[in-house]
Amino acid sequence: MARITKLEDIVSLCKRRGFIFQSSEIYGGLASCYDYGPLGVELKNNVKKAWWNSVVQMRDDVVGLDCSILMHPLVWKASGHVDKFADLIAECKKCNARTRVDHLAEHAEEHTEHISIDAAMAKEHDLSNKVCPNCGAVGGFTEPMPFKLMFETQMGANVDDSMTMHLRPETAQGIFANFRNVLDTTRVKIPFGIAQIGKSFRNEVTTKAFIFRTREFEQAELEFFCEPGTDEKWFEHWKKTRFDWYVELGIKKENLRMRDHAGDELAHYAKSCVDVEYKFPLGSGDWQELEGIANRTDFDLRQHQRGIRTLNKWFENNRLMDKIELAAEAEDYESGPLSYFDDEQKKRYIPYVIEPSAGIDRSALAFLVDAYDEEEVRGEKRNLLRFHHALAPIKVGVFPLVKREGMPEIAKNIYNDLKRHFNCFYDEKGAVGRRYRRQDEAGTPFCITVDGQTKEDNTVTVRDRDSMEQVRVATDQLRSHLQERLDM
RNA sequence: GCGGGUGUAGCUCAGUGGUAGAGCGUCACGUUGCCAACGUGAAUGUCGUGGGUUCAAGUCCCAUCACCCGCUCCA
Repeated sequence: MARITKLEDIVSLCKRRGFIFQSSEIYGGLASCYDYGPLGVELKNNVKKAWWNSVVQMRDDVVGLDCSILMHPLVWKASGHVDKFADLIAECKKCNARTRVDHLAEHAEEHTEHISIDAAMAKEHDLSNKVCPNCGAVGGFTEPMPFKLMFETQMGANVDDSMTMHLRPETAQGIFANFRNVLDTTRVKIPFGIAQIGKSFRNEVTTKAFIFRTREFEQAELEFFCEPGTDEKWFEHWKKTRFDWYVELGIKKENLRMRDHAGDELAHYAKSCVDVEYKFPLGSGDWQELEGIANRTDFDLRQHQRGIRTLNKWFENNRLMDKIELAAEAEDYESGPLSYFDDEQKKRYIPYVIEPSAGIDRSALAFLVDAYDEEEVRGEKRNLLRFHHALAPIKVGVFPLVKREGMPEIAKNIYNDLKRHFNCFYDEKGAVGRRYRRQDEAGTPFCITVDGQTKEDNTVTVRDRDSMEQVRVATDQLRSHLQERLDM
């Protein structure tokens, strides 16, 4: 079982086969941005399809949603991102190591709370007695520098009237903001979930490591709403369900693990959190997060109830976000607009939320890396991608054995028929062996070859990618034969 | 951001200050009747980018961009 052992080899494979290119490569590249090539976009779409199929289509308790990337500025005030998605960082002049100012506590182990960046900036920061955790130098820090981790943009063509907006740093808030809409229009009952796939943007302090941490990335998120007290049961349910999803789609179990977050690692909103991690072949051989599953409690819905109570204040302050504080929580918040009324129990409450949040780009890459294999066939090396059938960018290759005697015409007819049902690829160039191997490298599960016998009895060969074995199938049975073997 | 390394054809890489190269891949033609066959031929280069030194720079110097490795960071 061959395995890619270096990130460089992944990058090379992705480029060579047209899976992933660097963005703006002809201009020297743009840091942290990548494009999906012809095979890559099929793979990525298939990953999204598989997720949607598992999380939405096959479940009776989840509905879908697709929100805009730009949202009302108060959304990010309420969610905490405006204040907490910004850090003060100081740099040690001696060793150049950067450390968050709030981590420069007297007691190094202490986990300090985030505070508003404006408040933090206003606060006096006496760093003269602070110790650099990296080199031990005392008081050798630069002035604190603010880091804003959300992308800012302007809405409105008239510069004077335009409003500063943020590109969403997670898709989740769009789901919370539509909680009421979904409740009112779909007859869902708790427990139920709302799922969404889409782009998010974060100005990471450091990117690096190919597409593992990029500033523009795609998330598949589910917010699963449940009654407080049942949240731990649902948390366990989604842990298992999401872990199994990767295994069912072919990730080798030894490369996948579940890691619990330690208490001091938990985000401010989370009661508990686990990561699904994949053993990517990075230099250090480290495990990397594919998906985080968090118990967000009722934090978000409660925050948005405070957010909508802040609207007037925001208008009164000329829509200047840094002039206002989020309104205090109402005393009867549990019966607020984002609460849920349980008709059976005759009870009103703010639901708890279990959030499985998967990185689509990371997952696509994990599926790609995990599928990679090399083997020796008659003294020759064979490279192939053993994709799960559902993920394979191309499902079927269609070839005439040779480019003569009417074989291409028959093969083309088969191709034109099959491509209405599967993603197919037609190839008549060169030796058939080479065409097989090319499809192996793209991860195509089946190749159909029209040969001399086809004209006599209307059968073709169907060749399996993994075993290289062939069976003869009647042309009028091809579609059902493939549908069955592809499980489509 | 720091330290180290890399950047030459689609990929992997060679290239001693003096004509831009190889293997693989791609394409065409011929041959070939089921697993990267063979033959002949062809295309493909801002040598990452911009300056500088020099008669002459892929090669030396400076800056810059991008990627990799190690720190750091990861709300």
